[in-house]
Amino acid sequence: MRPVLNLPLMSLLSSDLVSAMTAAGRTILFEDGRTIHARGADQPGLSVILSGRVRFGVFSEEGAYYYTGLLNEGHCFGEATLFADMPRAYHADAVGETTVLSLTKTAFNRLFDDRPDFARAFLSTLTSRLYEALDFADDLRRLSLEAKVVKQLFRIQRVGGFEDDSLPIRQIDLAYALGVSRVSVGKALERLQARGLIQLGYGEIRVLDRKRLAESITDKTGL
Amino acid sequence: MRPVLNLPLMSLLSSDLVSAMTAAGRTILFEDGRTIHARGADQPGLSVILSGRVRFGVFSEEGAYYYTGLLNEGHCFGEATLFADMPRAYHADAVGETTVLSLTKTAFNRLFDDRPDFARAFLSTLTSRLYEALDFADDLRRLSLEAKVVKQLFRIQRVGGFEDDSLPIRQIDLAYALGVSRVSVGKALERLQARGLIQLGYGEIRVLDRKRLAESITDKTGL
DNA sequence: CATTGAATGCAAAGAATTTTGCATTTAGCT
DNA sequence: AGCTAAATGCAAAATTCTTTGCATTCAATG
Repeated sequence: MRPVLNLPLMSLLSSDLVSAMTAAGRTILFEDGRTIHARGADQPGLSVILSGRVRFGVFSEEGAYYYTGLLNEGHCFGEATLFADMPRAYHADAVGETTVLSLTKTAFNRLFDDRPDFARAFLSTLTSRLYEALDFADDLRRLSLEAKVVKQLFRIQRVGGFEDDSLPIRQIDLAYALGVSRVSVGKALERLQARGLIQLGYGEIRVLDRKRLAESITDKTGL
Repeated sequence: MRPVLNLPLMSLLSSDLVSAMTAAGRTILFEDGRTIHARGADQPGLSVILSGRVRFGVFSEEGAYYYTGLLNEGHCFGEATLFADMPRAYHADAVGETTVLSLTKTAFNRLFDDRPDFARAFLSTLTSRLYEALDFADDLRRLSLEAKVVKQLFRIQRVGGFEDDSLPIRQIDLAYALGVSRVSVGKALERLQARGLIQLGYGEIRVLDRKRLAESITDKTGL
């Protein structure tokens, strides 16, 4: 089992580096629910969440919106726009009052070249992201549906930075994130609920027994 | 659709940087099939393929060996051992005569700090890797089995650097890489063969009509 | 507090995938 | 050339997942 890393960029920066970075960019405040950027936007640069949370998603062809991820403060996004001429890959909007620091490509490059410690931190974040992505792909391939659901719940809790055990997520978003149908996710969640591990709500899933929930998947993978 | 990148580290380095890197590490020649490192090995550092190819895989609990990936010359591996205290995640062995340059953690760090152009190149490679991984996860979730198989064939061709259209791969490895059963992969391959797109062999798959093969999946995803 | 759209619960038919066991083919080896 | 282990082909049952349609529950809004 790969060790799970979660290294927000900001957590790796010294305080003077944080100041330098903040000074080099532009800080924007977004009200709850406001769009930060649309999918496909030509907006090269690095974005850093100074406070609040950012939710990512896509619109289906029918216009329905699916959330695919949530990042907590300290995390950065938009790395790919820096090196390839790529547009923003996801629609992003603010969850709660959120401040986002935007570094232009040039500002980022200057910081990257001048400050090896910044470069190092950025690299660590990227590596941790890469191995999380590989880990996720592994899960998609190897785990049972039930185990996938459980790990996704933990992932949301971890990366979203939720302290309490109530996760604001719809079953349909879980389904979309895992590439399965809503019905299947619902059934898996029901089974977990029947075992007293979670409690289902309306747009909400509550983790009742974190420990036993974690154990339930090590059992599965051990098979 | 995300643009597909494939940026081997070496392809991004100027020639003097290549020399500097080569001088900073230790070059080792591996005969065909020799083990470069085992999974779980505590071997921190960056490995760069100077010539030949490296195949990655894992042993199942029953002792069977599954190949999960193949890297061509110019690519690097082992990045995660640099920033987290992680062991080597995969078993790696040489395909053909292969020379691998090994940089210790310290040697890498020195190079990284002294040469911003090296840092930049390394970053680009990592980013391209990250987005390939995300793209792969997307494929696993959204595509039909047949489309998954086709894209995996292209992936192998691209990252493995195969010029001709004969890919040395077993159906069981395809199955393992995609997280499905060998039987299902076999059926999907048969359907593709029936349409004249590929030709199946023993431990080999030959791409007959690259263009139509590519079209066959854009049809599927367009649905 | 009634209305309404969204989210979830539920059930059954159909489709896709896995599992299992075995036959056949292939490449390497003696 | 014959032998052997590995890879592939094949088929049927069992399982899982999806699709579809609708009922129910929930929360926000006026």
